[in-house]
Amino acid sequence: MQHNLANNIPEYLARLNPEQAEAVETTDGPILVLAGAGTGKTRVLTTRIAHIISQNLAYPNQILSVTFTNKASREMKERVAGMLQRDVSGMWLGTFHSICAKILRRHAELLGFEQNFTILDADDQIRLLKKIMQDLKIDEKKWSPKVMMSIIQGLKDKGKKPEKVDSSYAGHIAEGRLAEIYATYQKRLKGMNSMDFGDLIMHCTNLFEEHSDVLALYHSYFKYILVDEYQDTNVVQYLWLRLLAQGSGNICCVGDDDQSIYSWRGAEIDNILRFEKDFANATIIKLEQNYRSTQNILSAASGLIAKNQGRLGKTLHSQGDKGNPVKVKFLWDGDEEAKFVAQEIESFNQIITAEKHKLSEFAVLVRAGFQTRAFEERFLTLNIPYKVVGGLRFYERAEIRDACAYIRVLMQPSNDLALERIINVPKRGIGKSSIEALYRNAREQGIPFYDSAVQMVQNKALATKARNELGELLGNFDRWRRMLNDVEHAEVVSLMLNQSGYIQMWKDEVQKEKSIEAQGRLENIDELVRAIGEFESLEDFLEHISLVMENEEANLSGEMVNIMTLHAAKGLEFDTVFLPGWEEGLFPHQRALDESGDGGLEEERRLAYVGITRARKNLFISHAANRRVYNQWQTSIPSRFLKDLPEDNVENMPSNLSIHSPSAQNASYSSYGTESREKSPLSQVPAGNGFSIGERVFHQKFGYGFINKMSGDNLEINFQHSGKKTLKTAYVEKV
DNA sequence: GGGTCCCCGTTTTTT
DNA sequence: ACGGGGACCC
Repeated sequence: MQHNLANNIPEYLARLNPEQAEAVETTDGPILVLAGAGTGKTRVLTTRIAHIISQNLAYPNQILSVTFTNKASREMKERVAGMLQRDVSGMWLGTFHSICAKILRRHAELLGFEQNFTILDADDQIRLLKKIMQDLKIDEKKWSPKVMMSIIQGLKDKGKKPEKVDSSYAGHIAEGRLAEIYATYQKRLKGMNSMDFGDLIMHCTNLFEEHSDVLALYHSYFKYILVDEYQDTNVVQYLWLRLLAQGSGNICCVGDDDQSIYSWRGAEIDNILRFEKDFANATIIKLEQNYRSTQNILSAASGLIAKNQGRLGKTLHSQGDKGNPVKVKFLWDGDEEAKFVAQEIESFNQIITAEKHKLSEFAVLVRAGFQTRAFEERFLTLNIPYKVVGGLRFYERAEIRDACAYIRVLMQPSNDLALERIINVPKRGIGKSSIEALYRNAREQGIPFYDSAVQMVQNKALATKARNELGELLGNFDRWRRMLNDVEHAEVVSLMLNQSGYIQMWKDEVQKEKSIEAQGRLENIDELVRAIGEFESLEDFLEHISLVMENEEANLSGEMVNIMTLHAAKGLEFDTVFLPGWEEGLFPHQRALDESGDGGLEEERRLAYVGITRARKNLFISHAANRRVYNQWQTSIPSRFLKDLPEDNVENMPSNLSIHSPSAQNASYSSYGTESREKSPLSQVPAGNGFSIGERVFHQKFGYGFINKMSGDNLEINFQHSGKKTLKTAYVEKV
């Protein structure tokens, strides 16, 4: 970018505000940058890296830069490379997990692992733990493997190895056998040469603690350490960072205590609150100049978050207009709420014509996943393109996990879980009893599941059908493995999935008319094979999917309204944001209150703060009087967070729920509570009555339109998306 | 090994 | 209400 690196005031610094510049130029010692929403956090981080490199303070490979998500690290890499116009691939830039994995592979033998250890995903973890609990005869009803797994995960997040599990804490869990279960789980993982995600950080921290020479090596590597989203770090990540920072002492953490919303998965807000105590002589810099939102939106956010006790405290300033007030709307129920949001989106593009409002600049941010349904239905009826961001990720889909399991068995035959997953997929007549026998044999001989299978086929120790089928499968795997020597690896995968009968299994599903999903699954598999072709080798590919694989198809970005959870929205911004469901019990969520008390309430409030600060120009907050929860109607009261919003920045929109004259469709809703209600308000409009030419109306299928002609109870309507139709008045509602 | 019935859980989610 | 998973039976 700048042409003269020797220049004392490089161009990139001139483009920062004083606080940002200070955060970039304070290169030495511990520094905490408290970066409020929209204050240019990423710009500071990337500029800081560029500064360090361009001032020759360090080579790229002497910088460690840690993020939480692959997306964040990818973006940072791109931006730094763009700023410097030079190769920065030598930088240690990645997620906590990928960097720990990289370090662990170099020193695996010191911890009793092999260099090519595999990384278990959440599903495999639970399956393994479940098996262990069965072996140990733990009552699965009382102590579900899922719950036990999250307890173990919690211990790992704190850096606690099994031998450090405090018996006073563990005493009441699983009949006092938590430490035993945990220890067995760790032993089994090591036996499989596997680690789970929590292990990556914990083992790496242990490596540093137990091998001072290794730690010294990394001290000599890392002159500068940068950490993004510091408020999201957990205890073991903090310990890991502290060990590394003992080297140069140059650690820069960027974060926002007000956006800490992940305590439930181990994030420790205390890390950021305590920074000054943890790192002596720390510099603290607050970034409070917001470049994103209008003053009304910022004031609303500031007023709300000020109600929290546990915070470092900062106030965002806008340099822009006051903007529109935050609009609050009260509605009858969730469907009405969806209707309201859709209507607002449509009117933005119809009534206001001066400015083009891109659909991708609208976002609906919900507290819980089930809320998306009402919006999807409404957008579908109105033909408003939308996408639900962050649904099932690509690699979590059954067919992708199956295909990956095949590849794992091919490459890592000792991966017991992978073989177990696909041994009878498609159905080969190798059922529960055969699998149990194979496991028993494996355990007795102390050999992997795969070797046990080879042995039992040879010994003719299984039922004939199972033996023949298993023999064929194992023979096939041998053949596919040999094929790798002279056939392109993606091609081998394709052949394997075909010859194993896996592809045929889904094709059969397509035939059976269960096809809607099956066809998609086949397409996903094609996509996977294509993606595999882009990797150097299958080893590379497996490492990638363990650590990084994301939903590639999310790239098909078009002009669509975004629907997502508040959590998924962190870090994003939109012109217009809708925050529905601000009702007690839903937001703040009852479970957060029940499980975490005041702390839980404060985290919910931070979540509200995150939601509000996503909006650049327009913010709509809504709440409904009635909501269906587990298919039961509940009346709800407005969220306490609404009262936290400063009155001056808020406008209450007129509500047709006022005391008198409920609108036509609300009339039939007069009975509250549990009674089943009309699915749609179709029949609630009096026939042949009350319509007039030019009136805007709504139809369940065709959406919004205007009345062209009327005769009797027939209406000719010009629909916005579906053209002219003639319909009976009974099927049309007023809007 | 596969079909059927019952019971549980149903906030947020990255790696 | 509803889906997934386990128990139970053939």
